[in-house]
Amino acid sequence: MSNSAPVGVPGAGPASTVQSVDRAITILEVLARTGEAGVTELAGELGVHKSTAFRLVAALERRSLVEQQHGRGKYRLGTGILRLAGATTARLDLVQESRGISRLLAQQVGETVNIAVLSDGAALYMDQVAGSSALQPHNWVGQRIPLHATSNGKMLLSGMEPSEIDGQVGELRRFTANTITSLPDLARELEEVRTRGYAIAVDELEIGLTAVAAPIRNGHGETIASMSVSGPTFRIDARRLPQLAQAVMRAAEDVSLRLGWRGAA
Amino acid sequence: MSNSAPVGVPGAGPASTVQSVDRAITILEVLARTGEAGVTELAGELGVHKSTAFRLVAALERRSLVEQQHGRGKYRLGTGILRLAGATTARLDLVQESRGISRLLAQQVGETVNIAVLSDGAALYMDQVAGSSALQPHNWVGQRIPLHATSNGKMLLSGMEPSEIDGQVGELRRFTANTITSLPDLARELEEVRTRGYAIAVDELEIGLTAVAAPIRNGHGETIASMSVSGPTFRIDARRLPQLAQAVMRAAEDVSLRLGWRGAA
DNA sequence: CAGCGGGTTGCGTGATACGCAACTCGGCCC
DNA sequence: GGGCCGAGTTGCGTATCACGCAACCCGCTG
Repeated sequence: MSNSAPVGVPGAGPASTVQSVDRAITILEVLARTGEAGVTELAGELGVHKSTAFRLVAALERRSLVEQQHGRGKYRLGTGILRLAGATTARLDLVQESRGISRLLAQQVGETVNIAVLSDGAALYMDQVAGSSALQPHNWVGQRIPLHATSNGKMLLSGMEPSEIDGQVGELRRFTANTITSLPDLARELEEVRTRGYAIAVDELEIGLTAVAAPIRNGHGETIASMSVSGPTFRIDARRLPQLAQAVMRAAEDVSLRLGWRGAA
Repeated sequence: MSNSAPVGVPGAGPASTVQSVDRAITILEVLARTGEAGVTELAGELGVHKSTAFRLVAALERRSLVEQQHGRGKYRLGTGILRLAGATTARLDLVQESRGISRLLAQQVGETVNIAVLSDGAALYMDQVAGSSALQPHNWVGQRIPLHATSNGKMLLSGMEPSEIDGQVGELRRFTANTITSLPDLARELEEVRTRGYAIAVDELEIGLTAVAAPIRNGHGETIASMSVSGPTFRIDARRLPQLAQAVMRAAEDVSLRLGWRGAA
């Protein structure tokens, strides 16, 4: 609705692709964004004829990547997506290796633990372990969260070249009074993250939400993911923060070691 | 490797699709199955030229549905899949409505709770809530499990026409001495499930694993999903089973009510 | 250093996916 | 109740686009 650009991938050039595949993927992403859509609506979104959109959707439906409501009607994402996603995480070393450690950490500190990676200008949750059974965070694996307003996001950004950062974050949207909204401020913050070894976000995405994140590195020493502990600000105060940071850093390092990281260079 | 059929979807006819989209999806499924594969390998799998496979993979990569290992090399499923999956579950009424109820049930009985739907001849886990923090089930959302050897699977099968069942289950693979491997036996078992209102599987998929499942229905009274409680057989004995069954049935009915089900016809 | 195996790219052609238009079907308004 | 409208679906002919070919690049191995 608010979106206007109808086709193509944002950053990349208009270079060669397989047109119909690209369109099919666009359909999937539109459905991910809107929840459900009809053939005509989809055709409008990608600027093709109804029949073309229909055939694409039909191809996707045949493999159950999308489903139509009840015989006739609108389409939504289907179970095939979940099958693929299951295979994705099952195969991903990162999730495999981190799961047990995350669970221990969550139990130890009693807060929610998340693992996130960079994905097209956002932090993408790969795994989540709930802490105290009390209130459950509404976020879930697969959700994308802004880079500049979260501890995970800042952690991931801190591993990149300053020149790249600009392109990744886009507009620095304000969520709360504490959100960092200027590029120089962000650069300064990231510098601090680098020297300190962990990232913090207090009331920056949401009032009352605090998080601490530490880097997960692969065998080459690159920061490939971020592990965070998050919870209500009233429970994670200034006194407790440093000790949480230590715990997350230790846990993240454990994961890094399992991924082939040999320790600080 | 063991697979031979190179193209197409098993059940459906060879009718019209968008060829390149279909091939692209096949690539995703091959990657889901094998974990990773190179261009040449993929080309072999779907019987096309290297360059064709490459272009398809490139199209998928541009949208991060697949990623290549490190610049050069093999391909695996990418984060884009997870993004889509996140949107899928976030939008699915079923998961939305069931989550809280599952959690309560898990807490109440201290065992793991699963929600599964039918997806191309297998039960597909849509959601999972761990019970006692002790041993964690290794399965995960997105995993596919056989229909004839699980409580969820039998529950889902029991909602179908007998004529359809044959096509869904395929070969009745044996997992343990208790696995049902003949079609007549299965039919008998399903009949029992229907009259009893819940399904059981004791040591049928794995020795030491017991589960009980109840139906989740939509507004039209169709069984669209199954909710199960599962745990080690030594903890779920013959005495405890009936009371667990009652608990699952009540929980599943709660979910059904939220989905518009008006109670038994 | 040469050979090999795998990924990548330019090119011409024919299969194929596209747009068009007609059809079906359900819902709504009159 | 009938006719209109809008949305999904299908057959057809054609221009496009995706395919196969072959050459190329590159890292690895012997």
